[in-house]
Amino acid sequence: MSSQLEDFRKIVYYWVQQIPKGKVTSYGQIAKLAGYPRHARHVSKALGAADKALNLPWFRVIAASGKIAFDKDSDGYAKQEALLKKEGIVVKKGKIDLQQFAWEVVDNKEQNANKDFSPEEFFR
DNA sequence: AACTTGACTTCAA
DNA sequence: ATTGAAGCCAAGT
Repeated sequence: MSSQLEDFRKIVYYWVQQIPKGKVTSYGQIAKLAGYPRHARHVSKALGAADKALNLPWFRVIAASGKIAFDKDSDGYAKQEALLKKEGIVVKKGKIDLQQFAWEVVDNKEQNANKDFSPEEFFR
């Protein structure tokens, strides 16, 4: 049996995996891709609950404003900023230039998905 | 059942 | 560019 909550989290993790290295997207965008529009806040919760063993690129998910969602003084903020910079993303005063680093998502989800890694396989 | 809580978003000052 | 209010919604108290 898989609860609805588990299903939500799994599909969120799947889409987060699809974010290309060096690019970022927003909580709201992940929610939409996952088929749960307006659930941006739940995406953040799902990421927080994610098993570290999954090695999710959680740091590539930022607020729609282009800013890192953690408080600027938190350790979470520092950690995310470091990880982003490590892969070439420029973080200036807590925000990222979306013109340059936003993950361009095409309307058709299939075109964005890694063909060798479908949601079905991910859930396996 | 009522109220609070978020790693959110949008819109209006 | 900043700030704040309102909207959002499932979970937890």
